[in-house]
Amino acid sequence: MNLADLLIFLIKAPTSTLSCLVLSSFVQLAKYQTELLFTKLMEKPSIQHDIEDLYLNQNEIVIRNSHYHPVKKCMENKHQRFVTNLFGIVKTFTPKKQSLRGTCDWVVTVELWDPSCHPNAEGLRIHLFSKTEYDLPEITEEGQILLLQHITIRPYRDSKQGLSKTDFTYQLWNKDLGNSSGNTFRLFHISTEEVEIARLLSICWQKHFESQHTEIEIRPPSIQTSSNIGRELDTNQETAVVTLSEIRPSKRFTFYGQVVKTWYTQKNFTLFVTDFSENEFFYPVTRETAPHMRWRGPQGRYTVRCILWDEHDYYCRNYVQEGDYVFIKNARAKLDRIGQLECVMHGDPGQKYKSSIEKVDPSVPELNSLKERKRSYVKNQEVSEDSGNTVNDQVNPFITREINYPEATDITAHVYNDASEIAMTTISTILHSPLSSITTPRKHRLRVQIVDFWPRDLTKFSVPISDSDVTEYKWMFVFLVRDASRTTLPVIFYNEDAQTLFNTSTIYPCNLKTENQVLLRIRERLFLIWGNLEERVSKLLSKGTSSDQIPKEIDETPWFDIFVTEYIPLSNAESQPKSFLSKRWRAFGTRII
DNA sequence: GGTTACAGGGGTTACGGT
Repeated sequence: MNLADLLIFLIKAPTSTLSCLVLSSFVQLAKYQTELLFTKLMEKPSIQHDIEDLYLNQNEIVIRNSHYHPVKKCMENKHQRFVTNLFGIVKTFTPKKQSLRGTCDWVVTVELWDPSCHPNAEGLRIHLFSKTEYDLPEITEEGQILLLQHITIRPYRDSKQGLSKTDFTYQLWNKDLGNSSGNTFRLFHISTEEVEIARLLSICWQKHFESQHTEIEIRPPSIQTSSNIGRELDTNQETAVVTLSEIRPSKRFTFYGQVVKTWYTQKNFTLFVTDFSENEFFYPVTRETAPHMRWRGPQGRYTVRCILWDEHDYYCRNYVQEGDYVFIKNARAKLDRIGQLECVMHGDPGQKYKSSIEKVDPSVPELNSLKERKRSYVKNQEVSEDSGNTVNDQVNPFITREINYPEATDITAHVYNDASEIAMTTISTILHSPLSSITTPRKHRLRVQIVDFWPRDLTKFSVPISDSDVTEYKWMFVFLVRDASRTTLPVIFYNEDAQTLFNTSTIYPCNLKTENQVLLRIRERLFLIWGNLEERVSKLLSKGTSSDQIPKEIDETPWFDIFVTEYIPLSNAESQPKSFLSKRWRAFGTRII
């Protein structure tokens, strides 16, 4: 990245009807339900809780001899296909339209929710087909209550779907419980029982989706940064972090892992990921099963193949290498054609599945258990050396490679960092974070050396800002810093950032071409954090070394910690497409002493 | 009984090492 460009940017700088109906149905239920549940329901003081319990705990709900399956039971039912009735609430829907192919029926698709579902979880998607549009329910808004009779439940992709039978019937209520259905042969004739259940469902819906309390509960997860990934207590199955030993086909999983092998094609990118836990569904890579494979571990059922498409492909192809640790969210686990478990990450621009991959620092505490299993694995390999293979032969070198930060005792620059709990990270990690993770500014701590600076002329570190009468000077310069990940980052010092760095009133922004004493003090000050960098760079430039060929590996340059804020400039973020190049880093809270 | 509608959406066999 061109330092001058950066500076320019900166300048722009539950039962049936409850009451008496409830009681009569309770008696019915008690005939075949457990005594425990009956007691529990009767103890509930709130009628709303009763219907929630009913939906949550019963396999079927019986209303006037019609059997209704709770949505969750439909999703979990092991039968390949069955026909049922459903009574729930429209969570989302697509307006009715005529199919373009097949028998060109009219169709309306609804996502049906009921109290058996977690508010965050998806409902059951049901397609209602009919020869004419007038025989389909007039669904106009989310939250309408829908009763459906004669719906086939069958597997679809990783879940289940509902398809209307040709003789399906329905009843539809508005949110205010007014009846919204027209006159059609499909209308299911209701009585007071169904009306009462509809009322209770409506109360549940309001409680979960329309009250202020649950807006907090159902809001989407906040954007995660590298420092808070996976740390929050998460009871939602969809985003719970698991070990790879726990993953099973036909579900989505979130996990940490280490990349032990990559493979690319024109169409996709594949990661082979392990967290050193064993999974019986994984392919057992060993010398016996794969005698010719140049596979150096881990040996056995420890590694899952993750096939990445679209944005996941793009990100990993460019930024993830063998040996890196990754945090993989909501990967879809499935069996491949020969029955081995694999994960697939398809593009998800609408973020429906909230799937993502992000590199993580090797030092984050979330990796501790993985590393413990890794130590144990390596130890076991040492014990079984009788096969004649050496440990090095059996253990993938990428598994053992880690980034070693210079110890705090290696810090040689005279610098003080303002007291602040900011996690240490590497430049490589922050440069390779997906853009989506920095829609809000992030703060990082880096352990670095300064390897270059701009402008090269120190007298230009302070620049005049022309106002009408008065000429005011401001600090404006950039350090190129480098860390243990062998990556460089331009860090901007603007105005008070620089004043904080100099940490003395005897250095102030002014015309440094004339204020020689101030310039001298700057040189003395900077010597404390970059040694003789200016002298060395000047010498190289005078010898004709081109500006972009200044060596970036200078052992004697001091090490120190620096705080940076990572952000996307507002003007840039709003007016132009975001790209990795639109990120900026500004120093703060770092003082020379 | 399950094309229409879903979408998305797509890749070979434990190597190949691009």
